Amino acid sequence: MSDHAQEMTIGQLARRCGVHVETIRYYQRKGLMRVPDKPWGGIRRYGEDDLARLGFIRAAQHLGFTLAEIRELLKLEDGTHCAEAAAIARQKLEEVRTRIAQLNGMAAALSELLNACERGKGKQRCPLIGSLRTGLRDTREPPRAE
Amino acid sequence: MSDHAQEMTIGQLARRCGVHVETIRYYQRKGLMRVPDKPWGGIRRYGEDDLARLGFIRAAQHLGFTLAEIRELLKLEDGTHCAEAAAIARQKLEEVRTRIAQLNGMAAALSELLNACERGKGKQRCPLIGSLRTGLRDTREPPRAE
DNA sequence: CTTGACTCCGTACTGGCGTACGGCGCCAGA
DNA sequence: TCTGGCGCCGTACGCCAGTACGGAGTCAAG
Repeated sequence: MSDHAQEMTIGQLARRCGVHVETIRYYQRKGLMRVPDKPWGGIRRYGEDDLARLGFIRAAQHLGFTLAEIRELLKLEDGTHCAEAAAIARQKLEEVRTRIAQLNGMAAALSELLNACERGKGKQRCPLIGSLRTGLRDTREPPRAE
Repeated sequence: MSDHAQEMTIGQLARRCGVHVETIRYYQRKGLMRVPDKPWGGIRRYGEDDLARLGFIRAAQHLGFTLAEIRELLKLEDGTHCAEAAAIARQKLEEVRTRIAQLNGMAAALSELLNACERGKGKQRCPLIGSLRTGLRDTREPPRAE
């Protein structure tokens, strides 16, 4: 099982991780993956540790970390710096929550405008467009000074 | 108040909208803002309609629309195409909700991992790092075959 | 008249995450 | 031996929404 540990080419590594070759090279340029030296003639070989590292990177990306942050997390890979890792994760959680709040605001405004469009169907003036024109100030009560 | 309607320079327009001059030029290049012709010698003048258009763009941005989408919305600016505008908004709302769901997943995973780090404080192995290494499969129960 | 602020216009750069391209080397199978 | 497919390496390009820069023109005040 571990006999062919150092037997992978970059293409095989890529295929096993569902990643493009160029992506691995990009991670190498960014300092996230090591560049193994070429032992027997011209072609670099990759092992299970590289596979694991790639998995680490992909998993961290699913949590929303940027590659720069993942590089920091990888420095703590031995698992003995839990506080540092947790600090990075706490900051990321803050960012994610901030973004969620922003998006919730957008979704609320959009659905309210869509409701107004639904209610006023058939009228000549679109409430959505109208609200954009007046700068989103008045979503539900168009200021008809009458 | 409306005497100096055509009296604004691009810098004044920018200041009144809280936008950089270069941003307006960028919108012009993208076809979102018109480029007025220069009447009396070399300097283009902008009016209240340009101000309104800029406000429309900023308001739409707050709703999460991209500039390409805003260009489409601006084509419906007369307010007589409510169905088309609503269709664009519905799609955007879908996108926003999808993104919110993604981010909620991230936030949930992150806070769970942070809880695990808190619980296991003092231990030598960081659960956050450990989960990344094993590919995020096991968040709460490290598989100690004991 | 000069100075300083502003405008005009084109071009290049930012950040985040890759993708694409092109010329070369190397190696295995037919 | 030849050929096709990878691997190697550097560079450029893609998106998006701007930002920065630089030289030239113009305009108003001092």
